[in-house]
Amino acid sequence: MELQDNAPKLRRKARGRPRGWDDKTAQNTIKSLDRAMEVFEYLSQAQGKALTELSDEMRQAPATVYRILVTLQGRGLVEFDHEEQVWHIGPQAFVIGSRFLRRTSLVERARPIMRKLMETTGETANLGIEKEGLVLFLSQVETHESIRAFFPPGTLSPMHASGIGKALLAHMDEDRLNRRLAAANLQAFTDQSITSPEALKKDLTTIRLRGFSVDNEEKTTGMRCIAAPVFDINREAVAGLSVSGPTSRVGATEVERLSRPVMEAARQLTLAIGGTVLSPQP
Amino acid sequence: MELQDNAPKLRRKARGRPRGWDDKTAQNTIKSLDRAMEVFEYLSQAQGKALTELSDEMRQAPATVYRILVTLQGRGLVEFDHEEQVWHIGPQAFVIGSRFLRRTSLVERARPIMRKLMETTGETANLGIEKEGLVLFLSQVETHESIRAFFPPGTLSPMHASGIGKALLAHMDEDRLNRRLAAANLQAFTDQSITSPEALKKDLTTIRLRGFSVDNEEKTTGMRCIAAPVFDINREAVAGLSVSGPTSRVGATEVERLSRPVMEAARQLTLAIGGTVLSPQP
DNA sequence: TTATATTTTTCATATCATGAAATAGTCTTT
DNA sequence: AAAGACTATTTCATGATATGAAAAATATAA
Repeated sequence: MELQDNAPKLRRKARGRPRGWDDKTAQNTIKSLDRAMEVFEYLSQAQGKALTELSDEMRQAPATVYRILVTLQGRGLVEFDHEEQVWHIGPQAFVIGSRFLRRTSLVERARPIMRKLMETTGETANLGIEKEGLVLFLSQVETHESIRAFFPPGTLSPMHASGIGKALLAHMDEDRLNRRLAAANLQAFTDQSITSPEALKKDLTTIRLRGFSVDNEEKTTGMRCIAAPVFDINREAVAGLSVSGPTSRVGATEVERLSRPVMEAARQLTLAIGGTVLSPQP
Repeated sequence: MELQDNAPKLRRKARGRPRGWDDKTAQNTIKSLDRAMEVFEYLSQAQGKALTELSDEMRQAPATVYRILVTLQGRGLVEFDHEEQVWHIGPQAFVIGSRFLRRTSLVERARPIMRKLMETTGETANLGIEKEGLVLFLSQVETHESIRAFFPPGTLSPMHASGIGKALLAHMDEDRLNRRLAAANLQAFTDQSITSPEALKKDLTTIRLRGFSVDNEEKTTGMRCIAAPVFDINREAVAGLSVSGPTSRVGATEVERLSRPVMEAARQLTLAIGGTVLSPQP
């Protein structure tokens, strides 16, 4: 885990909680700039296009798109390929974009999203990553209920008996998964625990298809857990978000209801860390 | 109603070598967009600034900077930190910027080669290219050791004090090298830094002859780095591969041992991108 | 050559970006 | 609590400048 948030210069004092300025009303946007950024964004996912292709597809005048590109080119944000006569994203865009990473950690980004997740579901929200074949719980926002699921941050837990763990396994590439399964022994913690590689693989397929995993009292009797994966820029599952609670509140019927907000939270966190959202498909 | 636009849009034939359009005259730039991009760029290297700090430092009207930021925020290119009331680069900038790497298959092709290089040497492997007289680090596979060399992707570094940089310089043609040396001032970062053009040229000759370069604590005291160039089809050095580690593990005697796998990895990457292998001779 | 496609430049027009200043919101001090 | 001191938004009048149409320039094709 990398937490490198070493703000040396104390900016201004942290204020309490501003209210009125919170929402940038977005009526103050600059139209021409927004259009230019639309071109920038479009080009980034449709690289190698000629000017007229771009202007056609974006329904903008060629002259306009041309000037936008030339301007961005001046700063290295886009690049013109002389051989092919087409446009690409430039190195400076990479340099600037990379500076995004030097700031906040996954945990910080997750915090507000987890808080909201806890509020909408009423259950404890958890964040975990994989570490050496185990799930490492990084952060938790606890429910107000008096019966709670509790994983102190720093807890390590086997992947096959954890909602987050299974969500991560479900998106692991075949090779790594097989090696993992060959090495690991699937310890039983309860009579619900998955102990055979075949059963686990079947569950993982289901998880991949529907987009979330369920820990059905597989680690602790009386506790259910619904988790969804968080992806990085390379579409790799790097973390998982979950809610967990006692079976008394989280019945089998609640699973469907709770899965929506969990998946939505995972989607939001994926976007917040600059990841690529993967729609639940095989 | 929208008119459908389902033309097959076959790419266009690669043209020979256009002459007249090569230089975008840069008189067609859009002023307001350029100013906005200046704010974007400035913010990226001075993150965590409040609106007025930015507008003061950039000598722009607060209202103008404000509208630029709000517009960019609308696309996630910048972000507003409500706690601190300051601005940062946003996740979408990272997403777009990262698409620069997709342009060439260099990074993709390099990835498995770098992983293997890291495993055989035990040290962090790096991939870099030249960008405007600097080395731009594109990708990294980190060692498992707890003491690591760390160049986050996106980092820029002077060429004369970098293993990859020197490997690239060593294969630059005489003219360009001389112009480069005339223009650049060879800044000293440590007492090992090469600061005279003569010394650098001599080192470059050595590098060309033996096929790899060594950064002997020239940028950072306590860090050594061994690098080799990657060539394209025209025998031009377009990238460099390196391993870097602390002097405690990478002693002067290790250099010889590590140089083999580095050169081999560079050779493999050269082949992987369809380049022409250049056997180490003048 | 001529014809066609694509990229630049020119130019007239009115859009809309701009900064000054007013207003609103927040923190600090009394 | 209220005033004072900042900072962030919004308003508004103005003209700078972004825009698209069309012409010119440059390339490809026949």
